[in-house]
Amino acid sequence: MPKVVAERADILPALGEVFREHGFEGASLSIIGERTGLGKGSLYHFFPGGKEEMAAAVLAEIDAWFVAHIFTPLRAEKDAARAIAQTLKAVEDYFKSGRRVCLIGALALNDSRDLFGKQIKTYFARWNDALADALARAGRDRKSAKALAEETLAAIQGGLVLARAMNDPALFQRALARVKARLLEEHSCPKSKPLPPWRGKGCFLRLD
Amino acid sequence: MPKVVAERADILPALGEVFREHGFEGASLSIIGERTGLGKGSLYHFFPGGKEEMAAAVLAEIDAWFVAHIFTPLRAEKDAARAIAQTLKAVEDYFKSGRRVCLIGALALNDSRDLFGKQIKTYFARWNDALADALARAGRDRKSAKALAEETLAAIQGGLVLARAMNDPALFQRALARVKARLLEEHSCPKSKPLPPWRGKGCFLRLD
DNA sequence: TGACTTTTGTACCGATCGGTCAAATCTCAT
DNA sequence: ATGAGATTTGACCGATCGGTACAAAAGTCA
Repeated sequence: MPKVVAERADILPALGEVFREHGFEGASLSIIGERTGLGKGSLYHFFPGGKEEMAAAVLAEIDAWFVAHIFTPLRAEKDAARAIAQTLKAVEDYFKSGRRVCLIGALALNDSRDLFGKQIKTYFARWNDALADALARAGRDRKSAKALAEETLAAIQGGLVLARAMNDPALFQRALARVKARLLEEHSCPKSKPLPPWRGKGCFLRLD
Repeated sequence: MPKVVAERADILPALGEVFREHGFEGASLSIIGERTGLGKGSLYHFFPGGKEEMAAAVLAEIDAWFVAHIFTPLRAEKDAARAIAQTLKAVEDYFKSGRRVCLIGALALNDSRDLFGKQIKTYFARWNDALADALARAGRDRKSAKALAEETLAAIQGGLVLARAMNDPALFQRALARVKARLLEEHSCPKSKPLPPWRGKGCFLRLD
């Protein structure tokens, strides 16, 4: 099979950036063509389903990345606290320290959510579950683990929105730092006291 | 002056909903016309600047609403804790308990931010400042008040994103409840101990 | 070299885009 | 009632939209 220019997968990153910058509706084929360096012919050769298939492929790639670098480590790594810290770092890198936006979150906000509702939902659901699982392994009871995971995801998404709104990536980094502190609170706790409903007595942390 | 159908201000709410649902690019004049009940002629009579002026007017209206119902009360109300609790309730109502999205946050995410950057930025900046001010009046030191305000805004924006992504308004309400608990922590403190860097000792809350 | 497949460029499609405009309709002071 | 001005209508504009068609180009391999 002749590979003249590229695998389909090679253009997914560029495709992702276009959707991030312009949204689904705003990403016109002409912009896509110019950013990927491919003409309509090639684009429709790779993605017979058009824009929708392109976006779906991008979402699938993002999902795969998060499975490999976030969800799986969160569940597999024995030391839950270490896993949490590592994946937070991975998240910071992924979002370019606040200079890059979450495509899935952005799609969720307007009516293009209806096209990708399933993928959007499972993306966040799996993230939430994996993080809650790690928190539970770190000693938290299931209920507060769930709540803290949810709070974490919201803080990340909100941090991205605000960082972009204020044009201040540092804002996202501060949000991540706060989240990290809260997630790892237990680490300044004596191993003996097994652990708190998150608002329980004691158990404080040093920030960073 | 003939008021056949409406004041310009009368159609702003409908206009806002269209932009919320479809984003700036996705909100076509035909959709706008059909949702406002106005033809292109009327629309361009009210908004000679076209879509951009429509969106700017909507943003201005939103901003005015927040000034009147959130920012000003946060600063004016003597009892800061009461002000915080009241404005949080107002926020919950405004976002229809998570069923409505934040237009300003949504615009911030893609390239339509460039058109409204100033308004987007000052909206969040003023909210953040007003909340931090109230927190300071409630006894927090300036630094932690700033941080807690920022965390609150991020939690709200993130809660809206997630609630919409998961199609679960309750998620936003939970986020608001957590935020409220954290903002009002001091209230279970003895008035004597004036108050904590947010991660300091003691000072806990009931999450009702 | 030549049959064959995959990839690419581009002309073209109907629909819709944001926006313009002249004419029709309406309101109100006179 | 009438005239001036405010408001509305809807046809129309060129540009661009997402998508299709298809032939030329580029690659593979017998």
